[in-house]
Amino acid sequence: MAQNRKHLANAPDASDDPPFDLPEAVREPELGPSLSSRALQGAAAPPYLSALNPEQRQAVEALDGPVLVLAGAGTGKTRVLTTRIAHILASRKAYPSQLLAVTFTNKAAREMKERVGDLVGGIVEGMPWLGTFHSIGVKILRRHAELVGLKSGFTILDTDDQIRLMKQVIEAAGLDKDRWPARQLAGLIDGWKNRGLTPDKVPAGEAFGFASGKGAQLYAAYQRRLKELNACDFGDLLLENLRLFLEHPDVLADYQRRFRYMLVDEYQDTNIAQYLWLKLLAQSSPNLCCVGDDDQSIYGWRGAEVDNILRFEKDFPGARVIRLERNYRSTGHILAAASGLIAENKGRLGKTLFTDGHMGTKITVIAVWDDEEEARAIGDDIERMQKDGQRLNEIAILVRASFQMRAFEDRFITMGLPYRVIGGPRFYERQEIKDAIAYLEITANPANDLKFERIINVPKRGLGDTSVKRLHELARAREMPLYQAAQMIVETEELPGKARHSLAGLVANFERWRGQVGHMRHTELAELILDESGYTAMWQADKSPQAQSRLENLKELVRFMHEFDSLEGFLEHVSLVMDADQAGDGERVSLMTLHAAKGLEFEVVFLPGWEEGLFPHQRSLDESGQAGLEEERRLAYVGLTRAKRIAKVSFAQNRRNRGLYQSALPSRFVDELPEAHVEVLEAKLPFGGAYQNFAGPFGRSRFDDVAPFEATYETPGWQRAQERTKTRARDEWSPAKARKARRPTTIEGELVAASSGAPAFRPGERVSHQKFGAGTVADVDGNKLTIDFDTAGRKRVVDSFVARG
DNA sequence: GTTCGCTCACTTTTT
DNA sequence: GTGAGCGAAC
Repeated sequence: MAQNRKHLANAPDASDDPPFDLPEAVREPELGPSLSSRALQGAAAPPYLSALNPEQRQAVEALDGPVLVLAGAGTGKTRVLTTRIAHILASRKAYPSQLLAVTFTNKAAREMKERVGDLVGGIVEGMPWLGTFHSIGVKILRRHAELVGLKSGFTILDTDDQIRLMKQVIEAAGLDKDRWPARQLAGLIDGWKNRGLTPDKVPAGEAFGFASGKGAQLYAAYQRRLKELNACDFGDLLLENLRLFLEHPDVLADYQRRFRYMLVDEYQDTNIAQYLWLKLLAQSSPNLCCVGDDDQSIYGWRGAEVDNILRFEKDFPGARVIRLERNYRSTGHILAAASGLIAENKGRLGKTLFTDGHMGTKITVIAVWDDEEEARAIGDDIERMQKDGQRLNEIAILVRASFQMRAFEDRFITMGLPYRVIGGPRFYERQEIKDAIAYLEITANPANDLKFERIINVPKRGLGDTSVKRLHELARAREMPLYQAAQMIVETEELPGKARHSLAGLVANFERWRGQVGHMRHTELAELILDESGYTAMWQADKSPQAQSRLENLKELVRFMHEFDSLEGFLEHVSLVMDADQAGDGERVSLMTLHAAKGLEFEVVFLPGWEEGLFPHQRSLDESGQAGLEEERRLAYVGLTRAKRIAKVSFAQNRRNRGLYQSALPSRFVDELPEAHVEVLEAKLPFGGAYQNFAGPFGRSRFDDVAPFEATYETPGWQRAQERTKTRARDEWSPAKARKARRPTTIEGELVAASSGAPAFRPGERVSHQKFGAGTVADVDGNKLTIDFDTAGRKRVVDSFVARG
């Protein structure tokens, strides 16, 4: 390795991007084998290669021509990608700047950068074309912006801005904005852009769905507005690239020559626009290597086209397909269960994972009464494992939909079990962060109308719709940005005195702040702006429970800005990278959606909520039929294959969904698991107080009259799940009887809880909780308290964890 | 212009 | 059951 590093360090200056339009002959890296590489050739394979298994090695060494690496879950996909990059560089096939490596997320790009860096040393700094589709798209677009009707400094709209702009477009077209919501139009346009469709290419039939056929016109109008604002939305970053390439073959040819080797991560997630983009670039010298797994394609609903990966061999004639099937992550039973399940899917390229490791324990399936009991059972399970030395960081609960998380959070809070939610609302998506960024953005770039509109009346400064409308009229008439219009309008009598005064104040503030750019540290300036604008004060005055954490977030934002050396640098980063690392310290159980879990792995994985309608989700079936079902099944596959050692599936017979308590059938996926690898568990008796709903202080519950389950639950999965419960009961099993039998336990549980000596609390009392600290009791419901915590916000907790004072 | 209260919807989510 | 968003009343 050390040898290798040295060798690479001697390569031509990595950061030296060959001038773009240099003739081919000059740019050609005339790198005869260096002394060290010749020495290496005489030796055995470089160490980075010998660490690979034969298939991985094949995937790394097949450098020329199109290659599809079908990398099953846990087969070392990232290792192959990074080693391949290292190999290309080490064998001097290309300069770092001639490698194109695309990922979907910034996180993946970052990881790849790091891992390549580990392999080859700092040379990766010279890989300017390693990034997300979008970041690379921006880079290209900024170089040739004029060719597609933009200026190089164009701004990138986030979703909020996009919706705001679309609202304006809809209203400008004289349409009722309530009847035709901007959100829906945004969805349509996004979909078209994902498919590489410009307004003129939108199929007539589809455009008809919106505003009685005006869909495509609105799309066109929206695009015009974007150009006027010198702005792009995310979809444009690729779409405009396509246009650039198609309308300017010379530009395309330059990039084709430049990118000698191309690598694509998660190819199964590419949409049509991305596919077209790759296809154009790969046209002349298709050293294109795509890595992916058709079985893990779970983003069809946002435009990903599984077909891209299924068709690879046809799209790129002569393509080699290399399968990575040796799994290094999971035990035999887990792999077999996952493989058995996914085998139900029709449209697959097909691969079978195997492991040299142990069979391990079978995956388990358990039926629980309802979502509350599910959370309770899993919570208890985790506590037990924790006692046996299982680290919480290695435990995850993967749910289909985020509303399922609440039951777990409630339960874990009550238990005092530390957890973290992954993939919740992102840092940059929070209101306070977006507002703050809007202030910073306008300071740097006053022409950003949408950002200006965002904060013109935040905090409230008496500039309502009417004033904003005036501003718009003026800006339109003079064809100038809103900000400039504001500067102008305050010199006139157009606005009522109060509004005029406060707008003048705002403009004066921005002018002063802008004067400070470059004279003051950008972090200090940010603090100054947040302060002087009254934005911080607004949240300080807010007495809602989240206000405190919003202020924390603002501080965090400023802290984060330290990593950049200028305001502009920070803003450029922010516009693309809607992604900040969640500070995740300490031992915690992870709670996330199945989608968020892709690419992660845990020792222990809980898979709750395997019920028809929830998983597979009804909506997915309704909207996409068989394809939807298969995607849901892939989601199940992704979930199972996250587990290294233990996977536990559960389903509830009743679930509180939208305020409604409804009975549910076990998911068909439960029955599709191969029996040989599954152990059906009984729900433990006594039910740990699970039936509070039935035997609270009010005796019989409304659920007592629900029809007997036997009538409804006849699937093999259900029967299997019930089998042992039946034997246990030594009597003919019936839900009613079972419930009756359990009732005393429950009552006991209630009694124990009620008589545990916990003092009754009253609303308004000051209390403290071991986990959340001090707070004020807002409401008392039996032994459950609702408390407004000073820092943690409003939570429901059990009184036994609460002390006075 | 702001605030309150009603209605509606509610899978998954990156850039 | 809950939160967001919008319209009507202050």
